[in-house]
Amino acid sequence: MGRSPCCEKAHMNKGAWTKEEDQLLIDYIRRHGEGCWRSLPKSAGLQRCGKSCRLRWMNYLRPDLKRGNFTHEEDDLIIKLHSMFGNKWSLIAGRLPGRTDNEIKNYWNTHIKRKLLSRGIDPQTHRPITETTALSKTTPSPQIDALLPSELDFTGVDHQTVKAEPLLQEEGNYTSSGTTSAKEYECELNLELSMGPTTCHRPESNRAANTDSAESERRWAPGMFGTDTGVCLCCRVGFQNESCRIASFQS
DNA sequence: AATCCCAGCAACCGCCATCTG
DNA sequence: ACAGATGGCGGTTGCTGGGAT
Repeated sequence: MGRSPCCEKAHMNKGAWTKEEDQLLIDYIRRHGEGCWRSLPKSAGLQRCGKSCRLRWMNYLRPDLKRGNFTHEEDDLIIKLHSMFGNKWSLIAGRLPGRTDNEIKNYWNTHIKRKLLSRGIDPQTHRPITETTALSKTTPSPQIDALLPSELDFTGVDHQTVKAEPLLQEEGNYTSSGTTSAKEYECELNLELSMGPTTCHRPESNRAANTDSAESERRWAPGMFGTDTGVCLCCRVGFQNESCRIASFQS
């Protein structure tokens, strides 16, 4: 049985949002907070699908969004996180304050992919392109080694940790969905992270601005990394970058 | 000046996960 | 336990603006 559409398609606006629609959405969320996206359009006087409203808010209108170019630090962090999580854009976005999954996904597809390819690195496997075609079973990837932080401790195992862990385990501890079998990397790169307490905390600004936001709670959820403190991974692995610092200072 | 091409990005679509009655 | 409703995610599409010809 197919799913019913999330809204009546008829009489719904599609395509680019107008300033008026943006304002209606902002005003409504300011007054009522993020709530039931399905009923929001009607309540806010918008002729939009609830999903469309959510997307517009999450990707464009949220006040805590950081617009503008990605920094080199963010570039590096995205590459590192992608090597760990694969195309789990929401997980990656959760570690980059002020950035959205859509934004990162677009940035990856338009900039980073090309950058890696120009360096001869397969953006999916993070291995040299020649190596991905003639793959050795036992040779660890120097690229991965270089990309991953030395602070990471791969020896410990915490089976209740990372949200993506089932994926990691499923794919032989290697998440990229490249052309080569991920299973072949089994035992080469144990990404089951075991990390200690952090000195970096969820930004207060994030807490304050999104008190009602399930999204925020999800992204900074206690226990996400196996501890009681919600933590930005980039901080935990020792790459606290400019964006993290900015977010912290804004508190 | 007109046209073409392409990169960048916002938005859509369909599927999956989770929640709720 | 189950089915339907809803939220969320990732892949893809298509519009737009800028540069090249």
